[in-house]
Amino acid sequence: MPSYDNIYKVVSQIPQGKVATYGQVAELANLCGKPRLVGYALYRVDISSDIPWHRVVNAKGEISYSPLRQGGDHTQKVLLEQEGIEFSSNGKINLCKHLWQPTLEVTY
DNA sequence: ACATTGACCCGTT
DNA sequence: GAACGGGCCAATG
Repeated sequence: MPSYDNIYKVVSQIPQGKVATYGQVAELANLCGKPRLVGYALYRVDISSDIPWHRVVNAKGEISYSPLRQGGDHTQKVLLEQEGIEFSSNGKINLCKHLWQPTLEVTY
């Protein structure tokens, strides 16, 4: 059971214009309580894959920036804005509006 | 095989 | 409300 594969699937299932938290993805990926694996998976997979990693944010609804990430700074923010996601004054996402509500299907 | 790290989350101080 | 520490698993050197 490749756990990482689940993460990829879950993230890929995130609809456009919505965002999911690491904890959310972790639960859907069968990694409840282990959000680190999610972050690690995305760290290893990075944008080279077809995974909308930019739709995955931390529990605070903020984007996880990284100095090692695609050499950009607000790249993820721009992508999310293009998806129709609005940001708060503090650069956070309106989780109440854009938080992805996972359906019952998890496509294993 | 051991030690270190990594895009996190939660509880307590 | 902010800061600190603990915990989990996997990949890398």
